[in-house]
Amino acid sequence: MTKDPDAGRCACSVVHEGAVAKARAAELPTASLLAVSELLKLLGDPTRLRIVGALSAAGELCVCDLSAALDMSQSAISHQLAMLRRARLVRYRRDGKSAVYALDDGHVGELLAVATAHADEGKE
Amino acid sequence: MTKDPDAGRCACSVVHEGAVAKARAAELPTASLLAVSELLKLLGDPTRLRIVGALSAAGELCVCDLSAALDMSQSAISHQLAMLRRARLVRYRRDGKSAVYALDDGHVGELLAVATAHADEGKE
DNA sequence: TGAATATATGAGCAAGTGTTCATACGAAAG
DNA sequence: CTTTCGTATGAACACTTGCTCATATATTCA
Repeated sequence: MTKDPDAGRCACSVVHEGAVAKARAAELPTASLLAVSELLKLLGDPTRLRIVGALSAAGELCVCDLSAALDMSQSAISHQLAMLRRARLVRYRRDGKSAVYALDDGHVGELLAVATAHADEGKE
Repeated sequence: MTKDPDAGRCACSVVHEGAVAKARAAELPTASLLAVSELLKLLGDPTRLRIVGALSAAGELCVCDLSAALDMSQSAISHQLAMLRRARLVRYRRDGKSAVYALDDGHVGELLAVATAHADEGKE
């Protein structure tokens, strides 16, 4: 036993046990926690947020459209779209040579609306 | 002119101009965009998400409580709390030797609820 | 005052992230 | 078939991030 499992944990003795128990009981299962945090992390990047916003406003856009609208390289857009696709936040469909993307459902827009309202409001 | 400003942008010619114009018009101002993405990024980390969840469930917790509830080092918790504090997502108050933290307002809980609903629902 | 406790914070490091560059893939046109 | 266009993707890179460790600050108690 070279490692103390409580190393650095909490050397204090005045823990509010009731509150801690309540917090522990309310914890999300790990899988849900990771799912939520990954969703928020994906939206917590300016480029991906702009992509989602553009799709929300325009409905459908091909990679080329997004590249033009955001003034970013096709490669950068495509990489980010791949992440959003893997997380099922966007869906896509091929139209000839183009790949046309759209938001997968309304939840993303709703989340965006709540977050924007918070950011616009509380902070001056 | 050693640099082409359109380098890598979009070599295609079939841009859907109407849709692109719509996307451009709907874009958030840069400051708002960054504020929203930073908010979401802060919540897009498992540790900070657990902290926010614990505070949401227990109301108020000191650093020591959080360290015990999440089974993480005091230093790690304190660092993350500093970030949440700078973003005004939590407020704190000193109570003797303890620093008692709580969520700053209801928006965070609301955001968390929407995100959790999305993550729990659509994806199996 | 001095010791002990609870928290804050700077430095350092391993791991992760977003972009560019080069290139491969897929569909349509010649 | 080959070429061209739109898109996808792997590698490499600078930059960021979340942790640990050590230490500083602040508050209470002897």
